Amino acid sequence: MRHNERVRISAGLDYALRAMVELAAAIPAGRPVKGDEIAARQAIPYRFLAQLLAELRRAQLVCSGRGYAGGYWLAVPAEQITVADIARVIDGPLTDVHGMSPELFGPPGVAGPTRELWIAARAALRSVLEQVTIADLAAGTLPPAVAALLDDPDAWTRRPDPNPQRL
Amino acid sequence: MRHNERVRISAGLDYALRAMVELAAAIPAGRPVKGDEIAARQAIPYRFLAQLLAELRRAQLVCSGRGYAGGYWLAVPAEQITVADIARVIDGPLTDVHGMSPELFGPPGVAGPTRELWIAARAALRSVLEQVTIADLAAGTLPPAVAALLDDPDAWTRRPDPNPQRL
DNA sequence: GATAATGTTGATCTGATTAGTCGGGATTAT
DNA sequence: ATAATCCCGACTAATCAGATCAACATTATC
Repeated sequence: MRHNERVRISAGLDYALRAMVELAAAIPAGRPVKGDEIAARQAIPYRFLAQLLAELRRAQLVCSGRGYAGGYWLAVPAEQITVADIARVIDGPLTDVHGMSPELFGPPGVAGPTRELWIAARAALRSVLEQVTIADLAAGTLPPAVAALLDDPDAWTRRPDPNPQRL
Repeated sequence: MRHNERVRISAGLDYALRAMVELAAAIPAGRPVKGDEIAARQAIPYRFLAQLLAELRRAQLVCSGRGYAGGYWLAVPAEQITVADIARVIDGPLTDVHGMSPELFGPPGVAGPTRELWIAARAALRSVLEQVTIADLAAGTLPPAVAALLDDPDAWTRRPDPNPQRL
């Protein structure tokens, strides 16, 4: 039972999000940016990135053009694309409890309220990921409600690992 | 790129948490509860559960006794054990970004602010998992700040899957 | 029209992780 | 003694994450 973190940002989501921020920040706005260029600027393996961008295209978040003047650009204004949108395309639903959607999860007996717990956890995560847009990220300014979470210095500290096996 | 959810509650964490709630709800309080009994009441594979409880014991969250009158009981009052405590023992740190702790994560160039995003996401999740104790769950009443998240009916609805591959 | 730059698709690969299972040993109340 | 219980480490099967590759389709420019 090692190393199975809860908020797990996969390499795919990390790459896809950073690529989208590159597109949102392209100058002039809306210019097609080559996969190559994104990969180089963000240090992402090119082939892997191309796969991710293809998924984003099928989900209508980006457009692409082939050939000499090809590249990728946003299909929708950057203000309308949230981190949650990208996460759901790349990795599926934000939350699952042991392979199930939390609503469908019915823990027996006295453990019943764990269901509400996971729904609350999902709501908390949504309150960040559905509020932050790639326009916010490209501009470097998070929405006030999200930025407020960062005011507490405690948010920036790591917790110790309580598991003696992993020390 | 299928099915790699963000808030991913592993079977192990689900089982471990439900087992802890059983211990918190044991009557009379503090009585040793047999692994067998927990497994039956919560429909958990016994051998797997025993593994999880052994990890919780090594992390000093439960105690155990062998033999005829053996079983498991909480090492600490239920009000002092949070969901985050259990999650960290079973699955490690709450958050990782692509194999890294968010503080150590340094996305290049214009994607820099994605780092603050993930720290905010972690803070949001902590605000739930570090506040809810197994005493809360056993009693069926979540702390006010967490329960407030459940007031919005939107928290209870599932979002559609935007990925046409997975439909 | 040839060419070179680009995106598209599907297949494949490797190592890790998940969710278990199993056997045998140690401990303890009756 | 003995039966009930926990303890420990090894084992496994299926899946997944994270790429990588070859071959093909499209397009702007010369």
